[in-house]
Amino acid sequence: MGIFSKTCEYALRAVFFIAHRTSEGGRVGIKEIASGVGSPEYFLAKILQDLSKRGIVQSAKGPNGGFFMEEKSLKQPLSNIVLAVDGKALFTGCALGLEVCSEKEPCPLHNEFKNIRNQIQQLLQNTTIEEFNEDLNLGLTSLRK
Amino acid sequence: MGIFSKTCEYALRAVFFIAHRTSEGGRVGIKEIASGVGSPEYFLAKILQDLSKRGIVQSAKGPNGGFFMEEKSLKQPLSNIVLAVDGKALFTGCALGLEVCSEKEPCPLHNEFKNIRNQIQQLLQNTTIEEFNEDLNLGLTSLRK
DNA sequence: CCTAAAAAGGATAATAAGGTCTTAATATAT
DNA sequence: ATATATTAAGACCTTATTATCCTTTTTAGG
Repeated sequence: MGIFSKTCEYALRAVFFIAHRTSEGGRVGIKEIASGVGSPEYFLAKILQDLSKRGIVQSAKGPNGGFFMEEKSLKQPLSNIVLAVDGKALFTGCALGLEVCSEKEPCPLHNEFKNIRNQIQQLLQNTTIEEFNEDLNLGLTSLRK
Repeated sequence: MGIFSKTCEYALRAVFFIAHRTSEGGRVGIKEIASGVGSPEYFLAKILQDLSKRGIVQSAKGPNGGFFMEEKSLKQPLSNIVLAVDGKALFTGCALGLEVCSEKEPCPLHNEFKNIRNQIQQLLQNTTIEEFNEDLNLGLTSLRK
């Protein structure tokens, strides 16, 4: 198990892919996205339907339709995607899975993990989706395999 | 989803519990551990069987039997438990779930997450199981609810 | 030796996550 | 208006995770 669920990994990769294409001014179909990020097509379709309903990405039906992102969407922090898909457990949950775990009633690992959780949260909140377009353009980073 | 799988959360809590009891010089039965850490008894039994086979905890059958830990086991790093249960994905896996993701062929988040993964690994490798006994003794930390 | 207490092992069930297929709705271009 | 391309929605299947039960093995103590 990684940091994110598989669903969330697909979501992030797909959003990066759409953002990249959007910056070149276009819409992308689900087939192309799925093959571009190496995910199962129908499964990713479900994920993007959900992100679309939440306004995280935009979509249009019919010929020349597809997924795209408005300016505003491109400036969203990555945390929006993670929260939508995996919820807030990664940011606020107890490492040992206890329901009651706080400064006042800490689990043994509470203090040890506090800093790490904060860093993850800061990272995802302070990084926007569009920040990765340039590197994808230049082929410096990759989204599949 | 938290950082660890539910199985791993139970494992860590149980090991802390056994370590604590061991430091008071005793063996603990599965019923007592399960109720002490708030986990399903039979499920935890499976987990401890596995940890026992791997030598992470010790066990004895028969009357006055139960789980306990040798000196050496108490000095193990927490990473032993996490690796045994959840594998190494948390330490070395790509945040976006790509199989190929390295310094040479990074995913977009590779550099962002490098530091966080390292910190998690360092924390779990540099912290031993017995370090938490004192706080549990004093009631400063809790393992259930 | 016999009994009882405990973990070990095997089989199975319940739930959640991941994945696929089919049909419906919608928009575009002719 | 009609045909076509595309996402949306609903139903369903598969696999992995979590949870439970029952039987077997081991061992201490009388």
